[in-house]
Amino acid sequence: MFQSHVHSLRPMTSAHLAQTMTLLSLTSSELRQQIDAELAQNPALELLEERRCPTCHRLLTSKGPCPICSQPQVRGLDEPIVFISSREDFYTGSGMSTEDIPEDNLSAVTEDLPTFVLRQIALELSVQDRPIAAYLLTHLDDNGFLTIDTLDVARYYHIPLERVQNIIRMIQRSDPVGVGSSGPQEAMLVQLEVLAESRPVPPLAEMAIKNGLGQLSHHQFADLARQLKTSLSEIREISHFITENLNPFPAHEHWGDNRHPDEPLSEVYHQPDIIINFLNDSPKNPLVVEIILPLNGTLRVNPLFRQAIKQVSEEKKGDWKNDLERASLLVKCLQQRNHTMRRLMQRIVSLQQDFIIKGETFIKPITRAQISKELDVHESTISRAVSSKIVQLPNKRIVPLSVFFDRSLNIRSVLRGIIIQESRPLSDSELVTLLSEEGFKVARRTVAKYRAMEGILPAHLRRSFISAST
DNA sequence: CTATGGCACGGATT
DNA sequence: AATCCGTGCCATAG
Repeated sequence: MFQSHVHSLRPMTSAHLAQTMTLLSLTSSELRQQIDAELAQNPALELLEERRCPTCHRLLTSKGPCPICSQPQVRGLDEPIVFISSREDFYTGSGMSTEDIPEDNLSAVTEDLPTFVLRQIALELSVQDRPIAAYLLTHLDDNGFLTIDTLDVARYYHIPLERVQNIIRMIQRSDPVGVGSSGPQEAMLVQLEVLAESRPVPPLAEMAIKNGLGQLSHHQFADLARQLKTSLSEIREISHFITENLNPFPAHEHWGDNRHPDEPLSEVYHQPDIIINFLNDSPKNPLVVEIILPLNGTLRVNPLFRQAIKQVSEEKKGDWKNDLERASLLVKCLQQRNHTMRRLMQRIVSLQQDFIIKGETFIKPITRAQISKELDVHESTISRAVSSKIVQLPNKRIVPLSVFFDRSLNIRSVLRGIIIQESRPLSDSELVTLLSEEGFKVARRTVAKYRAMEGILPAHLRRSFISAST
């Protein structure tokens, strides 16, 4: 076993406890937002952009999972491997690289572009504006551009044009930055604007895009330089900057053509927080549990800040100390969260291995309370950790983490099996006896409920299936 | 009369 | 304390 040394208690303030709790209940993407926000406003916090493999602690150079751990030597055979990982392909932030789409992200992209965008902005939008945003988002083409006229939308909803434009503006500034624009030019202008908030951009870039997009794409630099009254080298720089940082087709970043065609439309879940898989997808290998952590690097308290605080003037010292406190608190809590999540998954996966590998029929009825006793934490801790988390199973199904605690899933699964097999439509009470023969004692009324859950019609409306066996 | 769905209650779970 | 789940009773449809 590994990492059990952390179990020894470290001092816990009440603030510590409280924040650990809230962090625990956050999903990966929410966590990222939280961290980003703190990172932006707290100078004491520092993100080392390096990527280390969380298991073997080796410095990673390329994207994707650790090359060493991905091809691991045999390690704890029955015990699943649980580790924390950062998935850049999930959380590319506002990065706009046009190339390197990781090859294994087909399982990651389970949300379509409109949903993905809407989720980001839904909270900022007023309730009345949400349907409008949704409407707009359903009219995106493959490039991520709007295919309808904003004026039409305004007329359709009987609202001022300005309001529609505001919504569009919000859409444009969310994740695939520039999505919802009318074309490449507008998209790039938005991207430029967003980029300018975090780093310096060439002063003439805006002009170049506005007036000389044609020349730029045809590499007629001299022509453009004359038009903008600037030097050729300046234009070269701008051109380089643009190709490097802007993407004329926002939707191509990760959504392009490789959608998931087979995924049933029944339930739309979001990007998983946890991925369970066999090594190399081969069922002979041990299970790997990957807990997604949306950071490309290590989060820590900036040591320089720690140094500098000693020399800062008295009146500012309070603020600085406060920042320092917050920063180290966050880091600690994050560690705590990771630790808890890892132990939780470790336990769940070893308890429910049959379910994960062989299917729903083999799920064991376990409760959160039971796990909390085994891990020696409070029930609510497990509750928070489980709720609103989403897991991807080896069979590529995306389900809530709470299915591991579904008491009736196995019975429902058996029930489904019976109904599919037997040729004559069976009444609920007949099903009760059949189920009891299988070892499940449930009331007739309950069977009806399970049927409903599985979307199976009542007996008299059911046409018997053609079955092979009598 | 049989088969089902609705409502609501009590115990378990969160 | 709030919520979920299995179940019993009753009304209704066939």
